[in-house]
Amino acid sequence: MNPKTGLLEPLESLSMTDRVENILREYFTENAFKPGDALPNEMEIAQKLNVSRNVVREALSRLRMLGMIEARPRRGMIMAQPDLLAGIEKVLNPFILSKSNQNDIFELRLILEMGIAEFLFARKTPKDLDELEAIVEKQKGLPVLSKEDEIEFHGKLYDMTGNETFQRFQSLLFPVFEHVFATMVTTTEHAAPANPVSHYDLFKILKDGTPEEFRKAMHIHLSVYYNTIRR
Amino acid sequence: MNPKTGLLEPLESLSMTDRVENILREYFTENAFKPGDALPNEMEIAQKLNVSRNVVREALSRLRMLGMIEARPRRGMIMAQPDLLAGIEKVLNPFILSKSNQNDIFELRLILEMGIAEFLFARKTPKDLDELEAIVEKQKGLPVLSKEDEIEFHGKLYDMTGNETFQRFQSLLFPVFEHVFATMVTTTEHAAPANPVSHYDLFKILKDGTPEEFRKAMHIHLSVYYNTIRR
DNA sequence: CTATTATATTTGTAGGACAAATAAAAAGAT
DNA sequence: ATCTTTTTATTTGTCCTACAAATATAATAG
Repeated sequence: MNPKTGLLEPLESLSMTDRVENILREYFTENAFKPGDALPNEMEIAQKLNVSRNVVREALSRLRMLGMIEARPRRGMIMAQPDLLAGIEKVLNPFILSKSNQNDIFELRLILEMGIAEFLFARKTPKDLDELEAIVEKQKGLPVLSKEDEIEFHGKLYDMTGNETFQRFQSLLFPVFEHVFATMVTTTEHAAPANPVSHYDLFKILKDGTPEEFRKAMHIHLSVYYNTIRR
Repeated sequence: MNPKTGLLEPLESLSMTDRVENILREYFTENAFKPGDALPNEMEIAQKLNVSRNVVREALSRLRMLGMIEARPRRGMIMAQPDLLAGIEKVLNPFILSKSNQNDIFELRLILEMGIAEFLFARKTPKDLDELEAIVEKQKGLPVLSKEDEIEFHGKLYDMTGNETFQRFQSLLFPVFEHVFATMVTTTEHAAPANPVSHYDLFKILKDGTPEEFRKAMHIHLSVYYNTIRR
């Protein structure tokens, strides 16, 4: 109820499980729990919050899924390092996502691909470049690149960013990306022309050029995807 | 047990809850459930899988948290549109994340910021530009920009991408980003010099320039952050 | 036909029991 | 005294039963 405007607003209707989950997450922060720290056991929590152990277990099950806690007989529960991508990993399924969400994911993957240049240049090593070179040399003679070829090259780039979360996230997005693009191709195009900027070109720029040149080239490399962008 | 090498490998030790969760997610995909479709009720699932109703509820609680299912008395459960970011939202807390994860998030936000140019140019409207202009005009006279000023400008950019998932994700990343940068600044710098590329500059390029010019300018605008990148 | 009331159904919560899997303590061997 | 093995205690994991709460559906009244 907003007294100023007189509008009726929906009452909050969180289940006990939702509320226990929220309380526990706040509790972890307020008490500065670190991975390895012992947590109160289920019965203590249930008694402190005056709810049944079942409700506590339902809430804890969620936190367990996020990797935030681990549980052992006798020892009880301990804090763990959450898995940033545990949640999204379980919903990145093109068959259950809306078209709108799928398109967002498709674009998000392009956004991420365009944004990594600085990190590639900051962190490339001679070893990395050798390995990338081996990949592009192997691909040079192929008339058309397979999905696996694409994954191999771009996957190596992701590794080279030195950002594990990025690498994993970008890889998780691929099935939805591919799915979205597959539905587009069916309706709009028959054959993909040779890419004006090849993997080899990108490799050469990464080896001897600048982040800016890399971004320019990557945009062209990805033009088949960028051409699908709706206004 | 790998018979070739004789190495012992850990046995899989999923709880029943983990297994029920996995089974349910597969079941949703295999049966092409769409938002609004009725699902089997808890007792049916428990009987079909030969587990207790509690275990089913613990698994469903997780799916509920991800927004994948909704439950009503008598009607039962229905499929819902999952919330892509429900999981990560609950763990994007700088106080429980490792330094390594925090740094990954800091960088991920920079990657995303650098990648949105094409979408801004594809989707900018005269109305958007007017609104963005109003923001930069308001900020022009300020000697130093506050956090809120930064959020206002960049937030408008995120809106302009027309990608709701991106907008929300980038916003969710901000507290960790800010936290990481705050720990860096304390140890390395005292005062931030005026930005060589202002919000106004970015606005002008967005209005009259090219995506490439925008990316170049954004990189300079973000140089205070990019200068912190470890090799 | 529409509105109201009653009923049926399923989820949400509670409490109890015991199996399973350790972690910790105790006992035994060197 | 230290190390290894066995025993015990503790907590989680799973199961069961019961009933309250909140609808969704069916029945009744106007």
